[in-house]
Amino acid sequence: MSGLDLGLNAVILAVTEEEPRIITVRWSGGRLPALPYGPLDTAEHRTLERAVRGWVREQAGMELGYVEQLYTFGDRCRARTEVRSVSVAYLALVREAPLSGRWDAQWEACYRFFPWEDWRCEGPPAVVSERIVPELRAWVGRAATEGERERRQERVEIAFGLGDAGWNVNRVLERYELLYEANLVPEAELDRRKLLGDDLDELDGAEAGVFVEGRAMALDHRRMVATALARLRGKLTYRPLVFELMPEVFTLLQLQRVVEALSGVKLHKQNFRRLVDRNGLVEGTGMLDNQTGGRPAELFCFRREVLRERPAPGVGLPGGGANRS
Amino acid sequence: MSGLDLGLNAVILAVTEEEPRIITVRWSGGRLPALPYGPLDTAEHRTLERAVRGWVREQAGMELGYVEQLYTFGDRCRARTEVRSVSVAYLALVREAPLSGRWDAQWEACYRFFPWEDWRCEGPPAVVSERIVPELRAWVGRAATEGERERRQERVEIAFGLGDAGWNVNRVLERYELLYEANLVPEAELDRRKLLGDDLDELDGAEAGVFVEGRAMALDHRRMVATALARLRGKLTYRPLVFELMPEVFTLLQLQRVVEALSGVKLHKQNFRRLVDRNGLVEGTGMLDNQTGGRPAELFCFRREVLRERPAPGVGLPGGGANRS
DNA sequence: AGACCTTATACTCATATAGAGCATAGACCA
DNA sequence: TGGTCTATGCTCTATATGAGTATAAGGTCT
Repeated sequence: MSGLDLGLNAVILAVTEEEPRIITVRWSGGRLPALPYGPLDTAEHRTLERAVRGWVREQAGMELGYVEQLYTFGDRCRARTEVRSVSVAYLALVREAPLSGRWDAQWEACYRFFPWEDWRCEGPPAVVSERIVPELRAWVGRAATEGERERRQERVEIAFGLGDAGWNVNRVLERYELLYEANLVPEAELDRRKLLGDDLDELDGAEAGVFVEGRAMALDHRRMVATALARLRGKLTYRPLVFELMPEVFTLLQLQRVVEALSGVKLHKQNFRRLVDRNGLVEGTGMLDNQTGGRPAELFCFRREVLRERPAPGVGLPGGGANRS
Repeated sequence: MSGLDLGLNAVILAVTEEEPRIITVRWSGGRLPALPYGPLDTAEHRTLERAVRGWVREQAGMELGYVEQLYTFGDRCRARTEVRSVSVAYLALVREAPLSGRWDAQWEACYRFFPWEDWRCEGPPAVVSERIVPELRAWVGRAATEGERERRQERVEIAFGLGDAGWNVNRVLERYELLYEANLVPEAELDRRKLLGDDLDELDGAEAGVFVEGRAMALDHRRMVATALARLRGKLTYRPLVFELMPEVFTLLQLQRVVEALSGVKLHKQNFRRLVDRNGLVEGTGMLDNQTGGRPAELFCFRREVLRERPAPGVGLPGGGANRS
């Protein structure tokens, strides 16, 4: 072994003002936003999850609610030195709170990093149809062999929904990885040259390739966020995860807006209510919210018993759950 | 840091004679069957997945097909020394082949480790209704506080389908973890005492608690297999994973038997054929198999184009996909 | 007050899908 | 020739989904 470094990253996510946001920190090694990072304190923490909760508590004074392990990243290219760097990424869902503590941290809207994932304004975002699809088609065309061309073509069609299947909200990671392989995100070039974010300006030359819209992050952190978003969108339909992001009580429209924010697509209001109602996900509190701008809406809360009643309680996305990760 | 050891484990799975089987090895540290283990060779392998493929190739002369990362296990209790032991577990799907190479390895039927997961013989297996449920109810009763009792009760009902939701084939991991916490599997006791499998006999006394049927594995390897089975069952419904386990051509009944073997439940034959047919998962080859014992069956093969056509092509389980992980 | 905006909520209808079962087809065997 | 097997086609019903219409209940503006 030429050395190994094992750490933990956290994608801490909240939804405020109808936008999914994550906590980013300024990373010592570069200008690019990064994910919070902490060590695995082998002596202190009994489990990896406790380690994450521990250093988030210490560094940010923040108590995490729902936490789940996402994936372990250990590609050699993620390291900038000879030491092999392996990181276990975690997803945490919280209700947004002001950031304090010793962190130089801030909340940033998820879709600044993934503008192509936000389809809430009817139809494909411009970046998909005008930039990504043409660039990827060109990349398909650049394949060296016929077989490789075929494989690239299939991947592009599946990931960006060009076939009959249409846009699948859950394929966040596949889309990012495709852009990475096609050299359409700066991280691809930085990795290849073992550069840090500070050197990003150097890349603006023509030889470095063109990059599609969407902010880069340090190392493979954008891949981690893509993994998180994919997991979250996938689980939304069969686990009552949304409620981790909601206040105690909420109106059905508020709930819908959060689901839309996460999945990146608009939902049919009446059907959404029918679904959460019929599945017994929520129960009315009798209280009314008259800050809605129209007829006052009833305030609901999560109905915990649904867990025993239904095998897979979730909020359902268009595609009728066919939108699987 | 008091020392860290990072390794890779593989759950290598095949289905033969209608039984899911995994490769187990004799582990130096004890009598208990273990999962194949290999190091992350930091110098040689570019990615963790390549490392797994690499040492499986070297040690077993076996080329892995489908490989995916499962989970990273790093609980302190998994280590038997002061060194923190972290392992990234991978799932690999193969068509069973005779084992060669330097391994003292063998194929073992999955359900020997998880007898409660095999519901193919109509209704709950005896071990569930006669052993597990009563023991877990007792464990619920032993809770120290009312709140804890409530939580335990809810978990048991959800995991073993005692509520309205019924048996959910995907909750393999939750079930194993419950048995572990309730001290109904030997691993719980071994971990607590930092013992190896060789010391298992010592535990047969009354004080160690009773253990339900199902063979133990070394360290947390049974937990890894549970994770693998849960992931596999979950993905079956929305990814054409089964075909990784099938020969080039197969009859629809063969396909159904493999799905049943993996999910642990019987399927309705006509509906199963309708599903794979209507979803375009397979296409007929025109060839016939007349070894079926009745009318000859057409031989089918996987229809790759389905990936472009459908957002989530899979084989569907009872519960209509409500059987989500 | 009444027109008109907003959002909330109740229904309707067509279509797709899932669960269950019936019926016929085509092989082999006694 | 009849029995037994598996394969395969078809029906019927309950439920879920996608999309739209209609009504209710607040506010604001004139």
